[in-house]
Amino acid sequence: MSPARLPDDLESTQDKIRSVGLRATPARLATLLLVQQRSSPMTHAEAAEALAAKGIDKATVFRNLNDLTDAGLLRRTELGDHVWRFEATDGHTGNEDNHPHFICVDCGSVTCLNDLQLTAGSKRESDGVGQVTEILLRGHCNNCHEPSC
Amino acid sequence: MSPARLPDDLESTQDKIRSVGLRATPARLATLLLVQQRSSPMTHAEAAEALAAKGIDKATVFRNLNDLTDAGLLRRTELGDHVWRFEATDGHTGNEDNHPHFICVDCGSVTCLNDLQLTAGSKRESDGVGQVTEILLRGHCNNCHEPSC
DNA sequence: AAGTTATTGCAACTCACTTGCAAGTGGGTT
DNA sequence: AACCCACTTGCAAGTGAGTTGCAATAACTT
Repeated sequence: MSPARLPDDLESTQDKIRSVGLRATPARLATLLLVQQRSSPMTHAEAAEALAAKGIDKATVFRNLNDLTDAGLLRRTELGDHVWRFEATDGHTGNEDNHPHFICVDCGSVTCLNDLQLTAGSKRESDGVGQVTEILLRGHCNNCHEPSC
Repeated sequence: MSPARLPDDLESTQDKIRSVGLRATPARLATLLLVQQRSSPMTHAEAAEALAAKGIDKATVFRNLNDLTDAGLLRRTELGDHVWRFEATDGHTGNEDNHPHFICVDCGSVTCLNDLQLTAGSKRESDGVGQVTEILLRGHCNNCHEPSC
């Protein structure tokens, strides 16, 4: 009856997991719910730490993150600091498709930039060198950037 | 007089190292020469293996690669496979004149995109999260991209 | 040539995962 | 409702890339 469109809804999340051929175990469910609730990609370590409170082993978290990625429910990205980050591929974390990210070189925080685009001329220039699959901005986030410096 | 533009010339390479305030040791010289001779970025491991034949320790190679990067003679890039790759920077550091780069995740080649810009709205969005210091595009360059795929 | 200080080699270490394996469990089947 | 078994999990040990501490060594300065 209820369409249950909320992507972080418990039942719909269970369904998502099962729909890709995986078992909806508590560990898996908690992992996917956690990532879905985040507005920006989270690292292995962050997820493992958060889920350790529920008694879930870090190896399990890592395996589930990878399984869910392979199944297409998560996307794994590398923002240049040698740490994998995971974000839900559908739902309210952002666009369905790949979107640009901003990573703060000071604190490592990541922000999704859903509406960011290149100018038409820039698109043409980038198309000239190849097919762009990912856009990444690096800099100092507002929390880390000191105006006095 | 002589422009000495050959980037892999031994003496000019020594000079380059000294000009950035580092000592031109055999290990450092061999490391920079090696990377300069390569047409595509090489990994820590590749450099360490190649230089092990000269009796240079891998920790030394890693340190020199990082020192040369910090000094601006090399550029360090991340293709998405959790391995740093190093490439000679024909002079420009990439940090000082911060123009965008396109990096091919297949071959590792880096292209400078001098005229690339964000739309006004996108600039506003990115300014909202912080001060952008670097723009990086990743994708498949025209040499690596297979149209048939 | 001597002195100072950067650099090196070695080994041990960290960090970010990954893997082997025995015990446990989800969920289709009976 | 119970059963079964392949999928999962927890634990611990392993891997691979890169880093660090430290004593010995060697570049460059004077």
